[in-house]
Amino acid sequence: MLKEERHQFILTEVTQHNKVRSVELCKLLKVSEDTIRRDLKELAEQGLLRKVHGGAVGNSLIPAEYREQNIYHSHQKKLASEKALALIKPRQLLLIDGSAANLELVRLLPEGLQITVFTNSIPIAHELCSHPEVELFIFGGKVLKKAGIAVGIDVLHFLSELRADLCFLGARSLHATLGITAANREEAQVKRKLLEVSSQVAAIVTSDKIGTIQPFRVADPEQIHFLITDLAPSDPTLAPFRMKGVHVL
Amino acid sequence: MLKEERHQFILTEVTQHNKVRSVELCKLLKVSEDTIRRDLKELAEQGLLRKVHGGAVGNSLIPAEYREQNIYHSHQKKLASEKALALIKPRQLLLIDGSAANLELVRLLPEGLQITVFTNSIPIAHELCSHPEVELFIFGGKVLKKAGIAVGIDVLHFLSELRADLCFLGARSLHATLGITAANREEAQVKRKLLEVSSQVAAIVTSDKIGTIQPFRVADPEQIHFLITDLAPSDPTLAPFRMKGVHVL
DNA sequence: ATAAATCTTGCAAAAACCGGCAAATTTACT
DNA sequence: AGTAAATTTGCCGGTTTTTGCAAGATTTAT
Repeated sequence: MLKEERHQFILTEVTQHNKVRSVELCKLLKVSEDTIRRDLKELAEQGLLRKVHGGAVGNSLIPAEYREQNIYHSHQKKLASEKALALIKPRQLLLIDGSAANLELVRLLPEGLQITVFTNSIPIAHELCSHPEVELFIFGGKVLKKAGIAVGIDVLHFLSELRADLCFLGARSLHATLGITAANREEAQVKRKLLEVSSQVAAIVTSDKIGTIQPFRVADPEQIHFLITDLAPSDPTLAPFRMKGVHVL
Repeated sequence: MLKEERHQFILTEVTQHNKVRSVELCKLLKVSEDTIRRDLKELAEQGLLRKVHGGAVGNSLIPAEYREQNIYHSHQKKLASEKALALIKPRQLLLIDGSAANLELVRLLPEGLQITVFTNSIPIAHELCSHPEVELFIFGGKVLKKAGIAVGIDVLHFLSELRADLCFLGARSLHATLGITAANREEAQVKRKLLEVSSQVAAIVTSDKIGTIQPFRVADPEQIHFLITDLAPSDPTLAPFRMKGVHVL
C-alpha cells in the first residue's frame, strides 16, 4: 500500500470520527505503529489534522465541545458504557437520548450489531452515520444548541407514534427520591415522552451527578429499569435505587 | 509498444484504481522501472497525475471522497462559499441542504449573523450547534447515513408548513439542460420540496460536477436563481446557465 | 507511586529515486 | 541509400525515502 493511500485513509477516518488512534490505524493498515506515527506527524505538519497523545484529532473545523482533546476515554466512563452495551440485543429498536455518556455508548457499539436507533441528539446521529449496520432515524424540530438535541412539538408527535424496546435516557441530575430532573422544560418534556414509549428505560449516570437536582421533573426513580454508573453496583450511594427496584449495574 | 500507448494505459489504470505502483506497471508493460518512472514524470508534468514514492495517484478524478480533504480543492470550495455568503441577509430564514459545499458555507458564517436555519443534514446541524446566534431546526426522519441527511415523509410534511427566504441546494450533479439531478429517489424528493417552499434558490457547485448527471431529476436550470462555482462568472462553461436566467456568481 | 502505554531518537536494511551514459531505434536530411 | 541528429530505453553508481526495530524518555492510568 502506498504511503499516499494511507494518508488518504487516515484523513477520511479523521473527518468521519473526528479522531483516530494510532493503535487502531496500525491494525487496519497493517503497518507498524512507528509508521503511523510518522504519517500523523507529516499530516499534522501540513495542517490537515492535529496530533495528540494516542493518535490524532480533526483540525479546527469541528465544534470544540464534541472534540476530544484527549482521545482517551476515561476508564470509568468506558466501563459504564460497556456495562450498558450488555443491555442491547440485536434487532432491537432503541431510543438514545442526547448525553455525553450516551455518545460514548454509541461509539462503543460493535460494528456488526444490527439495531434501529432513534435519537434526538445531533452528535449521536453524527457518530452513528459512520456505523455500517445501524438503521438511523433522527427527531426533527428546534435544536437546543447547547445540548445538541431536538425538542418541540414535532419531536413529541413523532415519538407518540413509536414503541421502543429500550431507551437510554440522558441525565445530568439523579436524585434518590426525586429521580431524574432536567434544566429545561422542553428538554424535560421530550425525556418524559421518551420513557413513556419505551418498554425498558436505562440511564447511564456518572457518580458526580448523583444527588443533584434541577428544576424540571423527568422521571421517578421507580420508572428507571436499569441504572448504569461508574461505581460498583454494591456501592452504598446506589442502595436507595436498588431498594426501589432499579437494576443497578 | 509505443510510449503513447503506455501513457494511455497508465492513465486508464490511474482513473480506475486511483493509484498505480511503478513495480506493477513495469511487470504489466514489460519495460524497466526506469522507463515507468520517466513516464510518470512526464505525465505528472502535464498535471495528469501526481507522482508519489512508489508510483502515482490520481489528480483530478471522479471519486469525490478522495479529494474532499485535498487542500487545493477545499480552497476552491471555500472561495465559492465566500461568494455565497453575500446572498445571506440578517434575520432571513434559510434552508440548507446537505452537501460538502454547504458544510463549508456554514463554517464561514460570521459569528454575529442572526439567521434561522432549517437543515436536513446532520453534519451541518452539528456544525451550527456551535454558532452563537443561529436559530437552528433539523428535519427529522430516516437518515441516509452515507449522505448524513434525513429523508422521508416526515421531512416532506415538516417542509410543507414552511416558507423560506433562501435555500442552498446541494448538488453532486449539474447539467446545462437537465439541471440538478440526484443519486437517490428519496433524496430527490426532499430536494424538490426544499426548492418548492423557498423564494430563492442557490446552489454551490464545484466545476468538476458540472456536466454530470444522475438518475433522479431535482430541478431544471431555470429553477435555480443563483449558481455559485469556483469558476469565474464569465467562464464559457457557465454560459448556458446565464442564458437561462440564472445569476452566476 | 507503579505499571502500562505511547512517544522520541537513532540506526540499518530494503526499496525507490536520480543523473549520466551507451546501445538501440527512429527520424531527418543530403 | 547513407549518415547524422534526436529519441527512447536499459543499466549502473550513488543518494534519498521508507519502514521496522530497539532503547530510553515521557505520558497516562490505576
